[in-house]
Amino acid sequence: MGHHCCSKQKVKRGLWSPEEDEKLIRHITIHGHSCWSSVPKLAGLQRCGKSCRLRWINYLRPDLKRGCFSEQEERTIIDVHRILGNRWAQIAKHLPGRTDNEVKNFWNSAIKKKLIAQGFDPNTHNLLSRNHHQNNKIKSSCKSKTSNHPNSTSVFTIETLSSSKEVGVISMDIIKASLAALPLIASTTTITIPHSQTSWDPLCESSLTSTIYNYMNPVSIPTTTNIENSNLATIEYQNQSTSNNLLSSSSLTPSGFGIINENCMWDVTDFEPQLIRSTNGQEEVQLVQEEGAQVLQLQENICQEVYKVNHEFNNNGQISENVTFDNSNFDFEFVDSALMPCEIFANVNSIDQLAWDC
DNA sequence: AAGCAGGACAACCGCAATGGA
DNA sequence: ATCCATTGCGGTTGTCCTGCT
Repeated sequence: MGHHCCSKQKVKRGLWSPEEDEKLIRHITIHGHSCWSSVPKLAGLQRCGKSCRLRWINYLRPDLKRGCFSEQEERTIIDVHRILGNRWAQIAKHLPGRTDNEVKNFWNSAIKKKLIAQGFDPNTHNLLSRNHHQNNKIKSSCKSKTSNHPNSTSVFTIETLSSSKEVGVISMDIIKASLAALPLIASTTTITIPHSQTSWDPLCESSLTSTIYNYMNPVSIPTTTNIENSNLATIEYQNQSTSNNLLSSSSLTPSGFGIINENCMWDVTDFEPQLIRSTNGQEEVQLVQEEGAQVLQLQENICQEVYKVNHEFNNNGQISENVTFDNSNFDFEFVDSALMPCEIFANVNSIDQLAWDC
């Protein structure tokens, strides 16, 4: 029995012989493959069109990169898989010369096992368990979490128009490594958000939640948010154990893009924000830790960044001048696809809108 | 040397999407 | 609007190779 598409034909199955390869290459080189179903007949092959197509795409195409995956490619696969899941064709688009089949096989045979060995669930990229990662080898690799941006190989890079320098990088490797080494956060903390803060302040509770999640950090508790001017918001984080020492801060443009401090990592637990009361013109939000909750998704955070871009865009009618998409490595298709399953941004239509409406 | 297990990778299968009639 | 051929994709299976007993 052949495929449903070629059940009437006598088709050969199984591995391709060098002669068959040669026939297919010769045919496609001369005539192309405008219609795969007619290729076998024209090329003199006892195969179905589907099989010819697969053989060409996965093996015979001249632009294929053969050989082992590089470390960079591996990191890219992990980064993109973290966002897109098993969308192999999409992942392969980020790896020139690699096919979806090749990426899929590499994932199943190598990366999956490596992630499990490091204590990560290969499907969700979450830590399998706190005990697991604390007792695992990943512990030693955590030393590398202090490595700075130049060494990062993340697929997420953003450039500014003025400096044309990379200013924003999210590295999943660093996030994962850092998560493994982070201590438990206190069960409750608060974040105050002034009423007057309107340039990037979310308009509704769900957006408020997004903001809080965005800057949640198990080591550095966000204690205050300041709007220094219309173009820059600063969020300060305070160490839970040494409450007087300011650990870090992240600067963000109202668009949401900016330097993402690598000390600022997301917690491995969920926090349920509750709007407590209004006092002295301030909203006080209490974050309550949920027992056994799941790790926050990077996807969600990216969506939140995108939301802020969109939000700012909608408010001002144009995108912030110090952010350019034309000069950036920012992959709109990629983020757009990441955005799709995220339901928390009622106001976000598509990243395409952000790119082309201006 | 033979048998077996596991890994790597090529190929297949079935379903969904797409586009033309 | 519907049907059908074709293409694209992801999951699964089959085959070959290698290392171990």
